[in-house]
Amino acid sequence: MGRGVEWAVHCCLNLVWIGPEEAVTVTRLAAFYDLPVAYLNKQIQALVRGGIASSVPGRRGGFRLARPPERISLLDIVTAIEGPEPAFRCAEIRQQGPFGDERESVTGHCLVDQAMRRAELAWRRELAAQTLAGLTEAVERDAPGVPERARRWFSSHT
Amino acid sequence: MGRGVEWAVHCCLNLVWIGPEEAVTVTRLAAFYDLPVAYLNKQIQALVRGGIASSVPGRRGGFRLARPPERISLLDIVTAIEGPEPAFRCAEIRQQGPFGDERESVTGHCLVDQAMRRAELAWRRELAAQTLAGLTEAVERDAPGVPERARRWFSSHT
DNA sequence: GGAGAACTACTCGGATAACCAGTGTCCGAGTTGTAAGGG
DNA sequence: CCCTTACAACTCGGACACTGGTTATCCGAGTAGTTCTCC
Repeated sequence: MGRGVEWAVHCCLNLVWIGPEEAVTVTRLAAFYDLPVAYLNKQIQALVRGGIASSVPGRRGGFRLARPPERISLLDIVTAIEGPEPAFRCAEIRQQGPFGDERESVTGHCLVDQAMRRAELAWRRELAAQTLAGLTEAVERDAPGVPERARRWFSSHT
Repeated sequence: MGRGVEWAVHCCLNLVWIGPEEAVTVTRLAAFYDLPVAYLNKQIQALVRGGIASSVPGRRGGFRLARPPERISLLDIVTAIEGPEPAFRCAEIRQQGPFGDERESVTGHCLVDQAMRRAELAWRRELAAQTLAGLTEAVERDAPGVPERARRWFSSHT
């Protein structure tokens, strides 16, 4: 899995703390985590394409969350960054080879693929259960001062 | 995810049907699915390293299952092929940057990483629940004639 | 002094290279079946 | 006829190229703030 997922999630957390009124530039987000600016921009553009964030062009532009954090799940972020296609893609090798015709009826779906899809569905379900609001809550419970300090850092380094 | 996983699972299914008495060469397995021989050999070598299959060198050598199919899960195969490290690897970017020191206490684990691990654990649990014996049973229920015909194909094309 | 227009600085956005893991291929080490040769 | 021994064929096993995707970078399009000029 690409590391852009980690970047996107952490950036989304900060976007939640800052609030949807103010747009945050990629430059500041990258400086906050010491990440390559242009590449982080590319990842957040993927979030925009996925409908998670919205971009504001122009002089005092930047990014903000397009939806309230209660309606943004980790699955949404992962899907926006990594793409919608599943990790395991069945190539239907059971139909290849000299024996392919007589094998498990071509009409039915590949059972191996079904098992893999079942597992990946469980993974996706678990990710969908975790929402951004829940995650920020957990962080506030675990380290109470962090959100306020992060907010101040972003507002100070204008 | 690499496609070697699909190859390995299907080959393991055939190894179950053939039985542990006879060793099957990579050449025949590759011919059965029309796959590149040497590369499939590499993948099955990974299975051997994982303790799932055992190799028999020499003239009438080949591969066989090292354990009964009841004790081989899909997770074992995936882990042997793809490696034990999780798909999402936390780079601890929360500790990077100028604000890193004051952030979520470094002592505690990253909550984002915890959420990702939780999801991946669910995926792994689902894969561990599916065993090779169960899968072969399902295939026999879905397409009863296949195992016997496959066995005959492998014994005929010596 | 106020309004308007041109300018500039800063932003996103997509097009463009560099690097690395997965993919594919090749040849050597090793073992076993086989057959020839001698007793 | 049987045992020993050398041979040869076939197997796995790891070392060597290639390729697509992730990673990283750069420059152009566009917008808002700012300032200068004219009325």
